[in-house]
Amino acid sequence: MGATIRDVAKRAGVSVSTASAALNNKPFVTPETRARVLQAALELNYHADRTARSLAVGRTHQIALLIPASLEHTFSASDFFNQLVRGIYKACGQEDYSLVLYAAERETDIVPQMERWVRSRSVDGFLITHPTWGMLYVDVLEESHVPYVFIGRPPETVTTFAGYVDNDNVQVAYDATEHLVELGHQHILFINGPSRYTYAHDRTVGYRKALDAHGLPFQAELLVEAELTFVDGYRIVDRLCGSVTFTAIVVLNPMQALGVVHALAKHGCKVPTDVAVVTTECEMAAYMYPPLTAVDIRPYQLGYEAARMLLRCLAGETVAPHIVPHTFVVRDSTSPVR
Amino acid sequence: MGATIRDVAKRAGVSVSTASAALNNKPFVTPETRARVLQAALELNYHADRTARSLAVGRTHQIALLIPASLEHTFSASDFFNQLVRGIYKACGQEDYSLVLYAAERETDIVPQMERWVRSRSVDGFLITHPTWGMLYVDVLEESHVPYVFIGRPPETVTTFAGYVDNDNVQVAYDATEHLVELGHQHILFINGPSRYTYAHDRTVGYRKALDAHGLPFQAELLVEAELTFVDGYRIVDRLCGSVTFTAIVVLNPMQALGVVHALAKHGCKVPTDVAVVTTECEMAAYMYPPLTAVDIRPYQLGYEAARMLLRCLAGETVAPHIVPHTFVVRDSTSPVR
DNA sequence: AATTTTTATCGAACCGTTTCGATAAAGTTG
DNA sequence: CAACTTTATCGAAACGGTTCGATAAAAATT
Repeated sequence: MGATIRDVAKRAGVSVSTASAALNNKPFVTPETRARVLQAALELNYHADRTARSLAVGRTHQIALLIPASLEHTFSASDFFNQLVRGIYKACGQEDYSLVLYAAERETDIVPQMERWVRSRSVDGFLITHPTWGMLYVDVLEESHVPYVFIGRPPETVTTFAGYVDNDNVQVAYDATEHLVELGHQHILFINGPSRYTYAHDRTVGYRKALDAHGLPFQAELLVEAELTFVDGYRIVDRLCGSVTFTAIVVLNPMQALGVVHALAKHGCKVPTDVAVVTTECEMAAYMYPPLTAVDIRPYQLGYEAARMLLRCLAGETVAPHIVPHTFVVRDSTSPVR
Repeated sequence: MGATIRDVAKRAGVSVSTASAALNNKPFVTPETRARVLQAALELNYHADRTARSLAVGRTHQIALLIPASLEHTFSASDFFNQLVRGIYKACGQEDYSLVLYAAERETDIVPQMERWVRSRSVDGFLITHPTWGMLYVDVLEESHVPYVFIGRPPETVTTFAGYVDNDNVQVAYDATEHLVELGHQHILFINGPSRYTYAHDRTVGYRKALDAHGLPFQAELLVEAELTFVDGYRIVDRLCGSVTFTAIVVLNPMQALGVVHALAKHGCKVPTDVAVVTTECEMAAYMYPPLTAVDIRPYQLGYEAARMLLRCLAGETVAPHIVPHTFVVRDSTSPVR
């Protein structure tokens, strides 16, 4: 069925090793020979068997995208993940790498699975999304010298990674909060992501820093933690409406934001006249009613940079953490406090 | 670094072939020998090199998930894709297959890419989401005898596939429409997906069939086509409000539905009192305000069944198209016409 | 007891590449 | 022109598994 390099060599009238050299643009091949080999390859519709090449060179040219938490929530987290994967895919395509999806339903399953993946040498490196505080599997990676790059700052307990890509999440939360403070809001509800993610920690810092900077008191009941789902955003607001007072909400996840907006509607709160809302950028933010003020954390860029970083590692370069700058888009969901 | 099967064989005091037989649960290996080999493998932390095994057996144990259209929209299409991938991933995991992501930004890029993927034998089979009407790459697949399964009914021009998985989309649209008709609605706006997808065709059929069955006239201006985005759902309703009359909307995509709901809010139309809405099921449908009546097309199941079908193909079994049944969830967004 | 069958193990070949040392031809130098 | 260097090509040995035919030991049959 498929032609092998032997067939190509025979047809071109050269040895297998010369054919290989010609096909891989190695030096010391005469232009005529190279042309003959390429011609033969074309005629036979030859494509090198990826598996055989991998075995020979010891590289699979595949990287894994690891989603430690169950696929469910991470994927659901609005189009963040979608954009992220697009960026990763783009970078991989540029260097002819392919992307394999690795996930584990439960956190405890990861270590043995990781062991298998790594020892069986099925991928050259790992891209790890949303590192959480209890990552036991990094030991496995470290021990086997497989490069890995985090998407999201890893916790301080992990120091052995090749690099990571993230936003400056302190600043992200700071900017969002400050924007509202400057509009005169004094009671700002901050709906954070789950504390198992490092960015939730950083954003808390940013939120408090912004309040401090403007001499506003921190109210513990205005800082809540929620899963990155429509449901959780909805429930928080549904529960808090009436019981605590706030005139603005920072909710840095589109799905949560959607839930928030719907819960506000249910309670008859108008955005932005009753409550101002700022969220993270996504396709629909501009088209919601009202259009939402958002901070764009550039997920495509995050993915792209992370993949490029990993590929640079694989090429033997050393890398340093990379911070993707965020931008702020003011729309109609934030207005001065009444 | 990594232990090879030779190391295991040596430590267990057997030949390489015996070690292989023992590790792969082949017959004619004494329990003691097997135990010794397994013990040695454990001690050396041996895991078979995936590449080497692939080369030897001629199978990569990887399947590709192909997203022919640009990643952008398909991924964005609400959590359908998320659920789909979870189902696929589950089925793959059960048989130790891994999943590699294949996409092409532009449709025209696919054929040459497909040629490379297929001839280089990097995956054992393909899962193809959302087949559209102009799929040139199936010829490549067919020619090389690589099995492929569609998610979504392929167009009639394609007859050579191993199998496909889909809903009964005629019935999906029929049920949604009939539900509204039975509530007394006579002017039902049907927001369809892009006509390049076969399901859009099927749903049109179902919509018209339901109208016919209840003696209602078909109004061309009430059947519109839109991309599967928040924006498109929003724009359609924003444009049509006022110019044409309708008291109900069937919009079988959550993102579009979200846009629809927001456009209705903008125009001061209350759901369901002014306009009834039915959509496809997703996490947030139940929590929207009001909670949306939805048809559950079971994306997880679609993915799971599709992957299982492909794996059965790879095992040499013959397969037949599989229809995943949908269910109907009545909530608050549909009420009798005023 | 001699013959056949079954069972367990082994060595060698193979999968399709790349890589490396050897070699011959061509080019350069003294 | 002899001696060395460079250039182009080749054959064989990896890479790390699986598979298959051969073989010896054990069990069953005559």
